[in-house]
Amino acid sequence: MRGMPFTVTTWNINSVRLRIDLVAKFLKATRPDVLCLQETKCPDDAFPLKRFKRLGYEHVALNGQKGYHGVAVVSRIPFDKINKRSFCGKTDSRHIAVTFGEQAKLKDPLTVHNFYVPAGGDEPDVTINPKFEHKLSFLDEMRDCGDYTPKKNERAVLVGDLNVAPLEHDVWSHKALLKIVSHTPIECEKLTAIQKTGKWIDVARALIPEPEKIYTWWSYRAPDWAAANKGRRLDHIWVSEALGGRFSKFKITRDARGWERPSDHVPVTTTMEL
DNA sequence: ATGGTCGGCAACCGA
Repeated sequence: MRGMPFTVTTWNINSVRLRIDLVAKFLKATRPDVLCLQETKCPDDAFPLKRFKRLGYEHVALNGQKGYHGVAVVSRIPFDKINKRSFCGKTDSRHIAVTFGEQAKLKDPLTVHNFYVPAGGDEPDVTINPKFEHKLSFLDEMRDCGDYTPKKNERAVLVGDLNVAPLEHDVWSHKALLKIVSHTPIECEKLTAIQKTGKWIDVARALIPEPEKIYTWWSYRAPDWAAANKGRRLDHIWVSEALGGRFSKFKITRDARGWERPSDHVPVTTTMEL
């Protein structure tokens, strides 16, 4: 049972306008069908649409805002529907989804959800840090709202900067990071709960099981990120049960962290057969 | 144990 190959990339770009040349470099080399961006930091009317069109990505779905956050889906394949959701009663631009169906000549539709989960500040204590409280509430809402619990036989992909490195070998030192936001037990549990509720398959760990270390982010603050290699796996690609066994390749473009004026996150890509 | 660097946008906030 083999259909068309479908490649999707997630990348926290940390300003799409500043790094549009890096995006172009990546797209020319990798040619994913769909690129999901986070932290575009770009109002929709300032998004570099023409550049993406010239690169062959003519179909774009935007949920941007001025200065902060912002997500986008750019695609070579036309989609039928766009959906955006707000969380925790805030206007933050942290989610957008597109559904591929008739226009993509897909008999069975496929929805791609693109998320930018709040980072959560520095202090992992909800009583003194409202940003951490926001992050935990956001994760609870993802679990409970039902929109990210695929139905039986529903084909869905959930990607993004989820800002949580849930497993022991998703960080350079489990012990050193237990009290560091992104790897505290409560966050890891909440992320795992979303995964479990939706029966999502974590593509990275399905193909590269622990104890192999996997990182997608390296801090700007390290003097030599590559030598220190104190990374974390914050960027994820999940697929619904209906797509289980249909994905094959998984790649982290680690080189991108060493490009000129890089994002602190690198592209994460998977290919599946639809 | 601490401070370290980015980007947006024009003083700090968010990461």
